[in-house]
Amino acid sequence: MTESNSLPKAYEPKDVEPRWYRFWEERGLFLADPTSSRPRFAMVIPPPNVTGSLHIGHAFTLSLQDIVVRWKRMSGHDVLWLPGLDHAGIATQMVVERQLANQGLRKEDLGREGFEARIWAWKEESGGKILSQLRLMGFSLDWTRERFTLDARLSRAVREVFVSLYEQGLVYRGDYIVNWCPRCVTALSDLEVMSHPTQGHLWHIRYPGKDGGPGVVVATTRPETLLGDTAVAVHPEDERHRHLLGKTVILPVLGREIPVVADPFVDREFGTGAVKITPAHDPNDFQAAERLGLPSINIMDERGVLNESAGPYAGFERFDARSKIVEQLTAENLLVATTAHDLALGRCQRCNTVVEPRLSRQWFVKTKPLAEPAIQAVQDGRIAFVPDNWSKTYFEWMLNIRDWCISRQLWWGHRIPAWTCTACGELSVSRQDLSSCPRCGGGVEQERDVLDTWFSSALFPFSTLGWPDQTPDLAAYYPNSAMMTGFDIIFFWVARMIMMGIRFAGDVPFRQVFINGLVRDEKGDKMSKTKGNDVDPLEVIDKHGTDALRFTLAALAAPGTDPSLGEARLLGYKAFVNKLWNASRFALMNLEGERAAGYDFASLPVPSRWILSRQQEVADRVEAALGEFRFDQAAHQLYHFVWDEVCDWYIEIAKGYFADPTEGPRARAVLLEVLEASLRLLHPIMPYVTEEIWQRLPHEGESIMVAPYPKAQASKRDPEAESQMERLMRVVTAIRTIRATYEVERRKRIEVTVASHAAADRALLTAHGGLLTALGGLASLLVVEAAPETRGAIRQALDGLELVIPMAGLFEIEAEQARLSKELSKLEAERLGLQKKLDNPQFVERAKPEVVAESRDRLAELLARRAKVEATLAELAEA
RNA sequence: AGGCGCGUGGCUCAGUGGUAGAGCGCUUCCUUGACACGGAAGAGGUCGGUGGUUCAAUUCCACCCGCGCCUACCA
Repeated sequence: MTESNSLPKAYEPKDVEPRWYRFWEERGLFLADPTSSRPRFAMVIPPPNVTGSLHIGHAFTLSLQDIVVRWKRMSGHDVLWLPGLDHAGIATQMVVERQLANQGLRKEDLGREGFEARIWAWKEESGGKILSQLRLMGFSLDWTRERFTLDARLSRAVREVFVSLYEQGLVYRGDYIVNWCPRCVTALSDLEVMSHPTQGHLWHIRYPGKDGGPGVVVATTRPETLLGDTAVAVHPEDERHRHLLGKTVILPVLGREIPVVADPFVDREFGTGAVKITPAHDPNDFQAAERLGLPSINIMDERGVLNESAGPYAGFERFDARSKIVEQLTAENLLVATTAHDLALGRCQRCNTVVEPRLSRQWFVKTKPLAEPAIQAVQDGRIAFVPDNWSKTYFEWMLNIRDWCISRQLWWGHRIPAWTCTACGELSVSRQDLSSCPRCGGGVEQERDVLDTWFSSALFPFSTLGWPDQTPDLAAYYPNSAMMTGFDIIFFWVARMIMMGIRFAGDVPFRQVFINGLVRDEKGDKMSKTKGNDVDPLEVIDKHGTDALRFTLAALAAPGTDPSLGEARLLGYKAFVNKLWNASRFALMNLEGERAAGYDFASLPVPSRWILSRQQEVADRVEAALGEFRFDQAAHQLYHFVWDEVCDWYIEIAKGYFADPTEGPRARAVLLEVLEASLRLLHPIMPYVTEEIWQRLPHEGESIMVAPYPKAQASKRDPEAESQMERLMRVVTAIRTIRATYEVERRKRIEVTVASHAAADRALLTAHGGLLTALGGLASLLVVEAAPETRGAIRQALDGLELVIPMAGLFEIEAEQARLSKELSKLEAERLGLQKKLDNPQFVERAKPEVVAESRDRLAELLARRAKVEATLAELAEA
């Protein structure tokens, strides 16, 4: 009895997890070392938004990242995995605004500084929660390098990049139509607008001629915008409308006189072929107006309420104005028709409010010059997407990229470092805060706007390493080795990191981009809080443990697919954690308190050489799988090796060896070796349970975290032992099948004769008689050259062997005939297929020779078995 | 409109140019000194449809049907 007997029967994650995380962190095992001479592996975490707590999607992508990171560390790399948080401008501001609203307050009540202080307090709360969750999940992040996108160091990088871009002419300010959210009261980038297919209307409205003629009919989906119309446009070659060119029509409601102009952008097929031009509220119209020199009239304020330019409708909310205007037009007989019309309605990503295209003064990044080298980097392979098909998505967007609106009318974020002189109006963009105008010395006012939150995220791979200073970290860890994230932020984040990295840090930000799917529920539906089908990682960890969750996520991570996470799957892998635990418990119980004995591989019995050989194969496959981000394959390999091979076969066989004075110590040594290696192989996926067990086993080093990742050893490969073992397992399974079919009681031991004409087979079977006897529940085993003609016996042919089992008292002729007939028809079906193939001369000629040979062997085997079964059936018929 | 992806046993999903796999579920048996979160043995699939390429197609190609997702300034 050893101390290990104190191991509980079932694994209790809660008792072990916090202990080991503390242990790792206290010993500095997560720390990167830029002075190390080891190969580097560097990655930054996709910084979570400080808007609450982590969801299952974070748990998924970050678990995969931690698997890679732990694997690389064990494989001898100096690893940096850098943690951080994102201030998430608009999203975080919304959260806090909502909190204020619950107290009946608006941010204006606190003032800008007061509100910012309030958000900082929230940042501490949410950030703290997130950081503790990251620890709970076992992530091996270098906490000494934790960063926040709004902290001083990163803000300095943001300012440096902004000013540089401005100096290079790649940031500009101007009046353009932008996507405007009237609820958030800010401009949005194109990416922040979600388009929703919507059933809407197309209103056909008559603009009467000034000359008293019928004028022209235009079609619009937003009739309220007619208040801002400054022209009507038709296609220059449209015969239907040619007579109107140069004429003047009367704008309904307001009675303004506007010209009919020609522009080729008008689609003659759409609507009436005449389009109203509203330069201040539509991007196409804006461009047309620029071309044609038309004025623009802004009819709406920043909250979507019509302004004084809207005449009688000033003060109306935009959708109220719409319905009222439609009423008025109907009353005045100017509404010619109303038809149903499908349109893509843009809504704010954050609050779902219908976005209003609005003319306003904003800051933009000129993206084309940044995009070109970013496209090039992926084209020439300096950056690889995994799976590769995402590069197509990337190109698609990059090739059609449009300028990026980066200014936001928010209070939470990096304030734009631009100052306007109150005296001379000079605009100055500066790295240092300005207190006076560099041109005239007058007073200055800083921009009120802040930058899009993704602007700072785009710099994350280098801003976190100290850039623009040339720090040791930057030298050691830039470019990062990989970036792992979800496809939903390829454009928001990945593309922009590539553009900014190349431009400012002198190289691509990372070499590989691994794109994972989105976690769905067990039915494949998207998870959402409103639907109530979302899974809280903390609840899962509480119920099943971190390792079970991590293993499940890894096992589900097939590339290019979205994992469906369900309770059943989780329970299955929780059972696996427990299985591993109990296998270890068994090994420890038999350890006899000392380090296991050595052995000479070549002289080990077949099962021991088999399991060691298999372990090398598994090590190889797991390593290969991890190298390709095939977490699912790595997990499945290990699952089946540990459960099916180590537990179900080797441990059961080893039990028979333990009592033996010579085999016992060797079997214990082999079992320990295999188990210990399996723990190391599993550690990146299941860090806690593997550490807990590993520490109790004989081991070298302070933690499994920094123990070497197992490499396949060629000296322990033994294909012969593998095939011999497969033969033995097949015999055992055949015996068990017969026992099960005839419902032989477990305690009842049976007599089995195995016949084979091959001497090697007979030697193998004889040498492992003990094994067969134990696993098959035999009373006796007789190995012979030719099967005896025993009446009333069950016969089973397989792979050149024949089993003969006398079943006195249990044997029923009808049952046995049925069993054999079924087998016969199966054999016959397969034989027919093979025969047909081999009878086809084309196949024999053209197929690969080894395929033909295989088929012939298989056919011969089938024929032999068929003969045996037929003979037995004939015997039974006589009886 | 364009792009991407999916359609394999009851469910959720892997996979492969040449005898179809897993987890869960299901059936039968088993409380054996690691584990009932367990053990043993099973049942269950014309791999969405139609053509084509091939000696051979679930796997490659084309088209079709069904379902997702992404991108897009048609008023």
